[in-house]
Amino acid sequence: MSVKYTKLDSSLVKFVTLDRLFNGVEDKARDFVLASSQPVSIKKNASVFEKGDSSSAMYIVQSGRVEISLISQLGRKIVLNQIASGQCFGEIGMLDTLPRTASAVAMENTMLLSVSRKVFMEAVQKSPQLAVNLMEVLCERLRWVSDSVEEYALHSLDVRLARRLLVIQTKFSDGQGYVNITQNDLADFAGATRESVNKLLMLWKSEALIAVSRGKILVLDREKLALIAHGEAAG
Amino acid sequence: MSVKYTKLDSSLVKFVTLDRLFNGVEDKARDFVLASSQPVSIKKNASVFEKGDSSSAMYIVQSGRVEISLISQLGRKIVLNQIASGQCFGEIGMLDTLPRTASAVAMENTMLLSVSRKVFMEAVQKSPQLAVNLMEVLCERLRWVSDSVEEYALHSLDVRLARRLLVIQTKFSDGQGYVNITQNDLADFAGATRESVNKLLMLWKSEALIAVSRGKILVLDREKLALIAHGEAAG
DNA sequence: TAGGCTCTGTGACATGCTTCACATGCCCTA
DNA sequence: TAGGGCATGTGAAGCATGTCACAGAGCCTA
Repeated sequence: MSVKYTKLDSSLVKFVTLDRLFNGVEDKARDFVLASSQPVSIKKNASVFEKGDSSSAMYIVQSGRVEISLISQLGRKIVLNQIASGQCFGEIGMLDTLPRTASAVAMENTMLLSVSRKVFMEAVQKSPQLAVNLMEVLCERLRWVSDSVEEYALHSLDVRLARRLLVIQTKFSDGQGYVNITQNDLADFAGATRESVNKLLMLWKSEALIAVSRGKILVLDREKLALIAHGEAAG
Repeated sequence: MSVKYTKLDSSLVKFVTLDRLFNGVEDKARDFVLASSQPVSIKKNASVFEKGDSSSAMYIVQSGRVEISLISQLGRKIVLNQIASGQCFGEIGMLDTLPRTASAVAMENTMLLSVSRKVFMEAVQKSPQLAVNLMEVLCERLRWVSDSVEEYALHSLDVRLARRLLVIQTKFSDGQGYVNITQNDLADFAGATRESVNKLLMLWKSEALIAVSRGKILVLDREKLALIAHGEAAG
């Protein structure tokens, strides 16, 4: 509910990376969606939508980064996912029009393309392949979330943290392999407190698996970290 | 891989409850799917598929009950979902043909209808609405699994257990409201040990929220249980 | 360059759940 | 109808994390 939408020059639409969604889809359906959708600008730390909001659109990230998270009554937050440029989010609400299952916040100044339910459904009638493609996105999402359940229910913090470090390095590291993230945000992502995360990071630093500096982490030994991530860590 | 399929008289197909999947779908597409899919019989405690198996079909439950679960290296099991008659499962593997994300085991003697990827995709070309309907199923699944993440990451055992009791009573109770489930299975469903679950059940029994007997649980006070389930429990 | 912020490092203590160990009770079937 | 095997009930002890309380360190900007 705290969104400030800003209309932008629609020429920006051309930058959108939609390969996956429009793979094998007839041009007329693709053009219809692009022509009927609206560019949206979100400032860093601004909310796109919040859990419980009513929903009728999905978003495609043109540039920037969006965090999908849940917050408990007591203010504890866990980050479900981080959406990189070229990916979409909010499909669930668009498809079933039920309240949002999670909140979305821009982690940087971000450009989105908003695709409404109405537009999407019309496009599906023009090209069923579009529905098949979105189903594949939903499947990927389901696999990711199922993995999260497994991690939270069956694995301890060292496994979760190792996995998160590997994921965010793959997805968001800069040229030198550094990941820009505070230990606080990393803790939210791994579903733990900053203190617990810090103690594990110090342990791994002492074993030369990672390097740590203010707001940054560098993975030095992906292999050993992957062993921990698979739950096969020795002492 | 431990499946024993048994071909059955295809007249059984008529009993399948497929309202949701075929809602608004042209008859020709519906008939095509039903005529091209195979009835399958699974004995109690037999596996339909296991996590990691290759996959190319989804299943619709005609009668019986199927448990979807994850098992850790150390043998700890958590139950993700229980599929009742009329519902489907295994759609993810059918759609993306990647390895199964979880295992499926029949909890009773169960009749399934197996719908292959090939058949489904052909039917979608005949009727795009079929894809839209399956997307709604996927959305429901995603909402369920997202809720699970929230529960495991943010809520303690009393909340999870209360929610599970309410769900299984709604979905599977007999005429008198009793749910047939052992405390062991309930523990797997709530993601905890039998001992922890037993201690909570004894507490709630002493407060007259539930009644307990061997292999059965009866919910006496849904309202108070719902309060606990919402995390608003007082001492 | 001083002051105030956020981020980091770390110990003491609390706690929720698991693990282990064992007793009891119900059901089935030999 | 006796005996074996599940299912249930319960306490003691252990352990992973959370909670709390601070101290120091980098960064920004007045």
